[in-house]
Amino acid sequence: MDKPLSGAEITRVTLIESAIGLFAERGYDAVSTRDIADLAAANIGSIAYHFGGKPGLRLACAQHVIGNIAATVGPAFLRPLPPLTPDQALEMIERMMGVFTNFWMVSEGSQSFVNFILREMLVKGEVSELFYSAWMKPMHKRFCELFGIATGRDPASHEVKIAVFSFIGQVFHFRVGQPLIMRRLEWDELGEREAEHIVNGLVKNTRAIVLAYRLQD
Amino acid sequence: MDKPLSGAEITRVTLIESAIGLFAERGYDAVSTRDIADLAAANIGSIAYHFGGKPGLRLACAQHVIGNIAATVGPAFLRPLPPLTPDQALEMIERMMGVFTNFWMVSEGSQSFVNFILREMLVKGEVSELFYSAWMKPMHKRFCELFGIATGRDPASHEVKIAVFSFIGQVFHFRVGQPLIMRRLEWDELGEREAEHIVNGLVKNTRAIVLAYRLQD
DNA sequence: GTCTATAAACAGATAGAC
DNA sequence: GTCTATCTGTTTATAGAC
Repeated sequence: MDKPLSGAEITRVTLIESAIGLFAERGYDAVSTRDIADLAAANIGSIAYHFGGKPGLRLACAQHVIGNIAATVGPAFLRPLPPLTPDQALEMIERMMGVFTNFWMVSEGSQSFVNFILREMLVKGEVSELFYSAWMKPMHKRFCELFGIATGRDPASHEVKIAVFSFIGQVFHFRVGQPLIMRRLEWDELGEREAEHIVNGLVKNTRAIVLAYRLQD
Repeated sequence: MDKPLSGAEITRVTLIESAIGLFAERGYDAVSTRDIADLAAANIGSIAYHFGGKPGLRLACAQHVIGNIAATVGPAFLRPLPPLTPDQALEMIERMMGVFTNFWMVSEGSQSFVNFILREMLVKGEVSELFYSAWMKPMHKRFCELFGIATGRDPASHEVKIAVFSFIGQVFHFRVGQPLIMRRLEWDELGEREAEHIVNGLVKNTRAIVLAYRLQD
C-alpha cells in the first residue's frame, strides 16, 4: 500500500475522488462529466479513457468507497466471533454501535462517502447491490450473531433480524434527518461533543432493546 | 372538497401526480419535462404555463404531498393533547408508531409520496425545508410530548429529543433498506402480513426504550 | 388554455493530434 | 495517456398559432 502512483493512476484516482464529492453533494444525475473533469483538473476525454463513460465512473466510485470502508471497518464484521457471554456480546454491540455512529455521523473524511452511499441506496442497480452485499449484509449478520448471543435467541430468526434492522436504522436517520435534528437540538455544528450525546442515547436505546429481548433461563 | 375540477385544474393535478410518480422512481434530475408531459398526456408547454418551469413543478409536487399528509395524519400531531397518565402516553406512542410505520412502509397510495419525500430529504432546499417544518417537526414534537409524559422527563430536553429521533429513525430505515431487508428476511413481497411483523418489532423496541427512560417516583 | 415548432444551452461520447 | 474539437442527441424554455 501507499506505493507511489504513476501519472495515469493519479488521474484515475483524482477523477474518482472528485466524482464522489460531486455525486455526494448533488446526486449522480445532476452532475455532468465536465464538472467532474474540471474539479479533477483533467479533461473530459479522460473519463471515457479510464472508465469507459459516466456509468463506469459511477461504479468505480462505488468500488472505491467499498474498498475504503472494507479496509477500515470491514475486519470487525468478518473476523470470526470468539466465544462470548451474553453480557460480553451486549458490550460488543454497544461498542460497535458507537463506532458505526461515529463513522456515519461525524468522521470528517467519510462525509462524502456516506452521502454517496445514502444517495445510491435509493437507486436499484449495480451500485446499491454492491453496497448491500459487501457492507450492509455482513454488518447486519454480525449484529444478529451478537444479538443472538446477548439475548439467547436464534440469530437467524425474523424477530432478531428485525430488531437489528431497527437499531441500525436509528443511526441512519441521524444522518438523513441531520438538518432537522440540528435545528431541533439548537446545534450549530455537529462535532465530537454533539456526536457523543447521540452515541450515548443510541447505546442506551440499544441496551434497552437487547434487555427487552433477553430470555431468562 | 371533492368539487368538480375544471379542465385546467385537471391538467394541473395530472401533471403533479405524474411528476411525483416519476420523481419518486428516478429522482428529480433524472426525469425530463417531456416524460412528465407524456405520462400526464399533456404537452410540454403546459408545465411552463401552470408552474413556470420544472422547479415550479417540483415545489407544487411537494405542496401536494404535504397537503395530503397533513389532511390524513396531520390532525393527530396538531390537536392539543388531553391529560394522560404515563401508561396512556406510552400506549399512544405505540399506536402512533404503528400508524406511521404502516403509512411509511406499505400503504399503497402513498408509495410514491414516501419515495418522493425520501429523495427530497437528501437535498438542501425549499422542498426539504417544507417537509421539515410542515411534517417532521410537528411529528417529532408530538412524540416528545408523549415521551415526556410516559417517562416523567422534560419533553424539551436533549435526551428526550434524541431518543425520539432514534425511534422515528427505525421506521425510516425499513424503507430505505427495503431491498436488503426483504432479501435478508426471505420475503418476496411487503404486504400487510409482513408489515405486521415489522410493526410488532418496532412497537416492542419503542416500549423497551420508553421503559428504560422512565423515572421511578 | 392547449398545443406545436423551434431556439439556445447542454449532455455524453468520440476521433484524432500530440 | 492527455487533451482539444466536434458530433449527435437531449434538455428546458419560449414564441406564436389555434
